[in-house]
Amino acid sequence: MSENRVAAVLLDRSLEKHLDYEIPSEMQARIQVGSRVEVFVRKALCKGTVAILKKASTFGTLRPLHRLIEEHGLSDPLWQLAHWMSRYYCCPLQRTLKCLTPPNVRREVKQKTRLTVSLAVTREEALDLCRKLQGKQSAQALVLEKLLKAERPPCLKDLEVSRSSVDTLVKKGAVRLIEIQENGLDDAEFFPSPPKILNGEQAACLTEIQKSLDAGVFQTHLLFGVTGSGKTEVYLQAIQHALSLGKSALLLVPEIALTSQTIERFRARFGLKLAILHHRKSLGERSAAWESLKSGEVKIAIGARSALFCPAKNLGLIIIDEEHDSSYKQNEEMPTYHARDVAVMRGKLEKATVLLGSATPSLDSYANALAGKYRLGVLSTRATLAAQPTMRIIDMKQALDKAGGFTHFCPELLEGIEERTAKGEQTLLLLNRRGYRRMQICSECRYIAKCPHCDLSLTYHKEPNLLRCHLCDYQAQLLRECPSCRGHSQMEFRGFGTEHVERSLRALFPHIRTLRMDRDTTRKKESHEELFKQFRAHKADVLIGTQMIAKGFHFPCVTLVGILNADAQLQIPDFRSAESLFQLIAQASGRAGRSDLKGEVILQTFLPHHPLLPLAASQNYTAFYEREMEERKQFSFPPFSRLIKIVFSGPDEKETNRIADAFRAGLIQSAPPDAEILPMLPAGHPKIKERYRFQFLIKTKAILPMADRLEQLRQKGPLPKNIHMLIDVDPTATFF
DNA sequence: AGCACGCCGACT
DNA sequence: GTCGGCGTGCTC
Repeated sequence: MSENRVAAVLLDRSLEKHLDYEIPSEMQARIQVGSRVEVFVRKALCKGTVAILKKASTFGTLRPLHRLIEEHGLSDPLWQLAHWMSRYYCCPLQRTLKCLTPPNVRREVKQKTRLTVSLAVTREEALDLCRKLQGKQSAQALVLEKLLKAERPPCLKDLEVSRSSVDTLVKKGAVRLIEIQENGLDDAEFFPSPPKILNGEQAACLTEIQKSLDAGVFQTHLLFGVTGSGKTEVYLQAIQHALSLGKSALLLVPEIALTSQTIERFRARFGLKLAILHHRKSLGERSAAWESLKSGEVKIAIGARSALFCPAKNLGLIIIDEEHDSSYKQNEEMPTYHARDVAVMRGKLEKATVLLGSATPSLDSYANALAGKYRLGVLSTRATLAAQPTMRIIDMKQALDKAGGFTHFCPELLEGIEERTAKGEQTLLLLNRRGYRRMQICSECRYIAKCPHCDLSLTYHKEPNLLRCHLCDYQAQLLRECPSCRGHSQMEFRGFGTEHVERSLRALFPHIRTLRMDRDTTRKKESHEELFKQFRAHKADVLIGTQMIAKGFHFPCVTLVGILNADAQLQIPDFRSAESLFQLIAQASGRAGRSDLKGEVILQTFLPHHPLLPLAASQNYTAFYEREMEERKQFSFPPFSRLIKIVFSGPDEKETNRIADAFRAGLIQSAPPDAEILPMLPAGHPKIKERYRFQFLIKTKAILPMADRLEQLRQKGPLPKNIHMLIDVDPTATFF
């Protein structure tokens, strides 16, 4: 067999084409597709991934590969996954690869090391020296003292002395500095928890999962379990089973749920054998975790969306917790992948078992389960025996009439809050808008204070007393008079946010302690977890926040949840808005009354007769599913069709629109006959950061043929430099 | 993405 | 005559 002398390399820079390089004979045997290499591009060195091996190049003289960084850069299944994603999500392979090769891999960061200090002499000699140093060189004496006391060599940092005194001792030959590689796994304390006894339903689900793990064939399971039904215990035992077969397991959780509380549960079962793939961690820690999975040293990985691409060795099980969660979808950047769907594909390529879990499965997944594509497992009873909370739908129009003016809270809710607080129980209040007031508007001419860079009204934030744009963070002073009609009229406020709710509640009940949680109060790294901890520790009676407080966390003392504007979701013109409202209410009900305390959910709405509300309130998933599927079928929305959203953006409105129209026209020419190309519209946010946005939807039977057409069209006519096109396959939001 | 190349205007 | 602005195009 003649050898491949040429490697086509995809660079880590934004160059979509691959470049050919000659393979030096000493690398010949080791280079393969997926290998990581370093090459010269003009004068500079650049890293990249080998995409193709071939005998010859059409290019003239080739430069040799400079260095082989890693023979097995991407495993075969991951390499195939990249190809599939590239095709399905219409994203150049080079860009897709970037997504699979995170910065910790691309940058070859030095693994974090820890310097530990240990004695280089016997204890007696050390003690002797210590006495001699006492007095004049007391810092050195202190170091020796601490070392003599320590059970094992402490970290340099933990000694809390200046580095120089340790250095002097090193020179004297009294102590040694030893570099220890940090493995990226926290060595936090944990309290072991043995496997729990499963109830009948849990055991039945686990048996099915174990069967597919044993068989070692690809199979997807949908675990439909109401909140509190013990899905996590099934995950834990499924992982245990995978480990017992020598396979590794990967657990994805929604971004917001990746907290120490979640991690502790897994650590309590599996000890320190976990790789936590956290975006917040340093590159060094992340690459250590990555390496430990690749070598097979660690067999369990936990992380958010991007952890899906971790190089777990001999992957047997992929779990997607809360599979309906929107944080699994990458929206703003290509590839616009959905981690749940890519997980299913990865499972197929790895011959692994995929487990999707949710209390409110996405319609798509449930439909797949009913169609037999996924195996359905149901957990219908709350393992904790807590009763389903009662739900009340309150007509806010009536409540406002009764109150004789504006209020955030219906009387039932106010009464509820007071009562719970008196009993030492807690309340959650949800409102999906942050800030104090939504906009400033002229009472006379209706002029609205808008962001100069975006097409959006400015939100008034009381905290720094500023107007702020929620799209680009532009800030401005409050308007004292209308700039349009010159002070003849007053500026008024419209709409309310979480800040206002908190103030109103404090005004009504000065004795009730409140906490607020939204993007504004969780700007800092750990503030998120910090606030949750405070609320759990009962430092407040009421937690006010946006969606984020409904997800994931459980607070044992919460017995009342108020959704202040339950129909807010329904006002967004999106085919998925009913689904997300149903999910929100389910999540909220899951927060209420988990232990032995009975919970209550109050839904405030201006649309009390909306047919969806009673369905959501009774948490009748099946009825909701059937109703919603009927609607989707009628308008041919997913899962009865597939969607692709194409968004164009550029600095000039007319030019962007023109280019977008031209692309759409070209697509109509060449689209498969079953595809329906919907009209061009300004995007839900028509202008963001000085860029105008236009979009249209494609409805099609199957993604791949359409994706292939799009790719051809894109290669035919490149867009002007300043106009961007984003292809969003299976968009979760069609309006924004 | 970088980086060279080139074309134009402003200044020593 | 030369420095530097940035728009354009190429990298094996």
